[in-house]
Amino acid sequence: MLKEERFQIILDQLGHEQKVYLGHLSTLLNVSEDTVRRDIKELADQGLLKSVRGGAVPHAPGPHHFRDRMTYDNEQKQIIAKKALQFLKDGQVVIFDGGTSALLIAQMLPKDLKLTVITNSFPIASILEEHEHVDVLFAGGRLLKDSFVTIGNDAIQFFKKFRADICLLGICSIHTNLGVTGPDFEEGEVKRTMIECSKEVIALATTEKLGTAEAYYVCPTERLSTIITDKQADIEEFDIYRGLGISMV
Amino acid sequence: MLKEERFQIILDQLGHEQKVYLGHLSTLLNVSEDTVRRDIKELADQGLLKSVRGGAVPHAPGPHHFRDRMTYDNEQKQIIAKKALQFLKDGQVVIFDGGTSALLIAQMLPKDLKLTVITNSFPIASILEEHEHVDVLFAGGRLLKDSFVTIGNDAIQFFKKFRADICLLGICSIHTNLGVTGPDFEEGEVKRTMIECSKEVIALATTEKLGTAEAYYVCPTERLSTIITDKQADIEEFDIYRGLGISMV
DNA sequence: GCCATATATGCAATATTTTGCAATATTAAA
DNA sequence: TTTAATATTGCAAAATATTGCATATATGGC
Repeated sequence: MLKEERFQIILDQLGHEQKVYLGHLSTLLNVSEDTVRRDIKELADQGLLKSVRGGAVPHAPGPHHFRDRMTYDNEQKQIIAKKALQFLKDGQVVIFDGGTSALLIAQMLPKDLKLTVITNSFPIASILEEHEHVDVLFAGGRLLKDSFVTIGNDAIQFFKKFRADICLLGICSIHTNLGVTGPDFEEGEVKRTMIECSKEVIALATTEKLGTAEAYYVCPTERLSTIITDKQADIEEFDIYRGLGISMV
Repeated sequence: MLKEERFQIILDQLGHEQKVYLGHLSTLLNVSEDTVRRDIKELADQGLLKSVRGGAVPHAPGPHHFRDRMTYDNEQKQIIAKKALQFLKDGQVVIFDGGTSALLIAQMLPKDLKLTVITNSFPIASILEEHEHVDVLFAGGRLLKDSFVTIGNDAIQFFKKFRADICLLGICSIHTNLGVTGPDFEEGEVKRTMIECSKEVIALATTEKLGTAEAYYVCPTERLSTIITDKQADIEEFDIYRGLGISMV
């Protein structure tokens, strides 16, 4: 019997049952448990199932939650978040984008700051709920399952009702000619509206995002008032943005 | 039996009940209480449930501590939630009120049910994010700090865009003459709109709320299609509601 | 065909993990 | 406080994994 046949049988079993046992497969396939174990390991490496002690279970492509992604890569973003805090002053109306960068800012926000925050991000709203002096206006709309933000026309119309002092724009790609771009159409639409409704736009960008572009256009680079990066701001490389009237921080 | 099977069974239990006991699981799974305890600890580390003395309770995988505020030991509400589930069918558009009763229903919702849910409750939206086949439409508006719902004109206008099959109305006071009433003006306004936009209104009410009234008027009693209580439904006392064409469950 | 090489398989010795038990500590309730 | 229930810890037995190795089987070049 070919190894591939065994693979197929193992996967078939997992299609019906929620588990397979080494012993069972060993007799079913007429090979030693060692071999079954090796097969399972190989399939697990391909991500087709999950190897567990004594057998295997289907690989659940579990909904990766916001919390999980939070911990990832936060060195740079923390630096950015700290820098961003100094831009926020009592009494301002601030639009928070839905990304992790803006979320970090919300987490680090001093408890005594008085703000009106407009956002479409559940995690951000949930954190700010604890800030006594922060009024939260939440944009309704269709809930985007894996990023915990609302999108769609309803969300857009909601933002259009306001005129914010500052928009904290989560990390997008920024290119001097191609402008600000993002990877998702619908989220891009929302971001564009956020920008339209704000006097000042502060973009949060790790340095590797500078000079790159993605599929969906958000706004021209000149529309940004400030770009906050994780690097020292006096790099020569940044002069091209300063030439556009953008302050680099 | 694989460890993963036990995990699955424990989590399944928590999908139906709001708590599991060590002793119960120990006999159910044919392992010692120590092992169950270790399993629960492991699942708790993964954030899939919350370990408590003597057993475990569900833990929302949502971004934040919504679930912590839940009262787990509310027998009455659990009975109501179970009864309510049978009213929900594939394909329906359902408005979920922001109270804990509706939240319990959301928690116990079968994962394969296909629904469109409209709500103004963060905890509910956060739980339903897990349900692949549930579309969530979230009502924007001002965030009411301690009950995690949005209120205000924006929320009201949002609901008005829809025509739902069912409205699950959290616990209010119900009085045959004085109608349905609640303790908060703004939340009452929202509830009234939810009702206006729904064909069928199912009120969730513990029996002590029947025959009482509070400060703010929501709707006439006759507007309710069904009242779900925690008691047997054939009580004579309920006849007065049946007389109004309301089915008691 | 035939050899050299790579790969797959089973076996045995050795690690590692899981599990239940008992002793001890901690917690909740009377 | 005392008492009963539940948790924690250390430990040993059982189950399962890993590793190294010998054998078998396939693969490709000649």
